[in-house]
Amino acid sequence: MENIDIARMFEDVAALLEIQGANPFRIRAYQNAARTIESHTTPLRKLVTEGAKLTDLPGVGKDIAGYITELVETGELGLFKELTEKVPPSLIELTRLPGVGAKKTKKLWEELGIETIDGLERAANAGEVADLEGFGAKSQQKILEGIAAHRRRQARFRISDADQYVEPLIAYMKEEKAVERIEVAGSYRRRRETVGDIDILAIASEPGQVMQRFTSYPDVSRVELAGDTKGTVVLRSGLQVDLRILPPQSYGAALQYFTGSKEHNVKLRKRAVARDLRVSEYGVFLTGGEEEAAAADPYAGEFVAGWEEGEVYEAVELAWMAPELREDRGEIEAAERGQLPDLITLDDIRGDLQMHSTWSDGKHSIEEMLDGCVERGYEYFAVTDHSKALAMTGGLDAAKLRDQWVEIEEIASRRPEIRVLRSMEVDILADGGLDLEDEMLAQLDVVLVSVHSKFDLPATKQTERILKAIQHPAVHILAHPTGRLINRRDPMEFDLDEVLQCAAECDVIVELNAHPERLDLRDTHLMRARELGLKVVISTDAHRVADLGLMRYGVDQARRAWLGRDDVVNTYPLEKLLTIFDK
DNA sequence: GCCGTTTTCGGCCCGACTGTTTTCAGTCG
Repeated sequence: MENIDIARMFEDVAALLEIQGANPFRIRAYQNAARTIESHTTPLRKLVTEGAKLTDLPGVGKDIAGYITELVETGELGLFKELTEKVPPSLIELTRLPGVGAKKTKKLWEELGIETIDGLERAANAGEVADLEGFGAKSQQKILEGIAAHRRRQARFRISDADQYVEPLIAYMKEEKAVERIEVAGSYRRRRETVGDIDILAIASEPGQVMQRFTSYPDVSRVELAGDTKGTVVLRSGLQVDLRILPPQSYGAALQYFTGSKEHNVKLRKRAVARDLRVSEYGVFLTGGEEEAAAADPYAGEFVAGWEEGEVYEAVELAWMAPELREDRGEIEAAERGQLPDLITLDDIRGDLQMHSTWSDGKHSIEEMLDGCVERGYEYFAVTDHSKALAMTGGLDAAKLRDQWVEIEEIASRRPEIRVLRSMEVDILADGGLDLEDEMLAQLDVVLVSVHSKFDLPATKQTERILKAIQHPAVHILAHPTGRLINRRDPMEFDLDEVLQCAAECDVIVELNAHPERLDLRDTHLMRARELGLKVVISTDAHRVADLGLMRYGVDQARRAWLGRDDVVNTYPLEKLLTIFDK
């Protein structure tokens, strides 16, 4: 029972309560708890075993703490069973269809006996939905479209894929003269590893022209809505894009508002309320306790701030903070204490410690990779071709590795402007052994180990396997520790926390693999690693020169994990780096 | 259901758009 499973269970409980028309604040309590749990860095099952006080977690009180314990100890939740005796659990999925919430789900179920998406589709096709009070022909059509979209919906878009859609769209929008400023907000600006949709914010004196331009974008497959200030389109790729248009004095407030996260904003607004302020996308206003006025006029009250984002934070007595931090993981409290982290930036990176060459499955030679690293201003890089167990990649055995060292020696003698580190991405074998002789390992400047096979071992075996590997005295770095591929392969089942603790004891560095398909470790894992005092290396795992540019995705992820320069070893100058590898 | 530099009770963030509405509910972010 991982944190994510516990969080899902509470989300489902919230959905079931909502369908039953329970107290909205009770519903929110479960949603809040789910959120806390999902992003908590320590596995709750450990806290339960250790008898820690779960009620110390924000949003977790006596009841929910009890439910967590029950879930961890029995794997089940009595409350969920009780709820599903009254409401079929398949209705939860219905509430997740666009345009269908709890109320409509309830109505569909009670009036038409609909319990599943298939059942809803049949009823809609038969025209039964349109006859229901509160529904109509358009709702029915929307539901059918929603079902179709739900079926073909791919998972969320990887951030690197979103980049490919967003950059040309923004360039296109900027050609419209009425656009005074334009910015992408939302999870894209927070640089999450995946995004569900894209939130764009534009400042314009002539909103109509801007909306017109937006909905006419050639890559738009359909326009979902197009009002005066708010529009939604779906691109051919299926990526949804929202546009909000606001006046100039609201630019900062709107950027703050639409960057989110939602949870961060909720907390910010509570702070505002405590100061008799109202924060909305239009600005920060002095309320004077007249809430009704605001409902009629979003500009009611004295305008205090809004032109720039920093003003909004200033109005609630906080320092501006990087979007990557805005997940309500303690950043507001840190800002309160004046202790916001000094985040790593791309400019801090001095080298790249995982890449492949034509010696194994890379597309470019060592020297071509060297040129790419020099171009990026690096001081050093490691050549980390695969070991022999990965036959399909042309992995190297001891003899070939020696040959490679000869080539490295020769290149290094001609190219003193950068240090080439002798390395290898050594496979962790099924029994936890390493795929290279000790005598060879000892001669490498830096040793990476990683799992590339038998991802489906039972969790305890998998954990033992990795623990054994990182306890080998020659090992410096555990590469892509969980093995996940975003949207393609789940992380391996093993006890990551135990591995991290062991790595801390053995002075093993954990990798943040910057490849946007991996981003492994993920942000919450990295936060945990930092708590344990571990060092991190951000590496691109480049297989061609262009891949060296993926470093930015790793840095984004590191920033989301609150990492600073000191936490990341490839920000260190060469000398300092080498002392770490000399263990 | 959670929470507390006013509080153990009474609050809990704010606004836009759509569709089916004759004045607003539901949904979404």
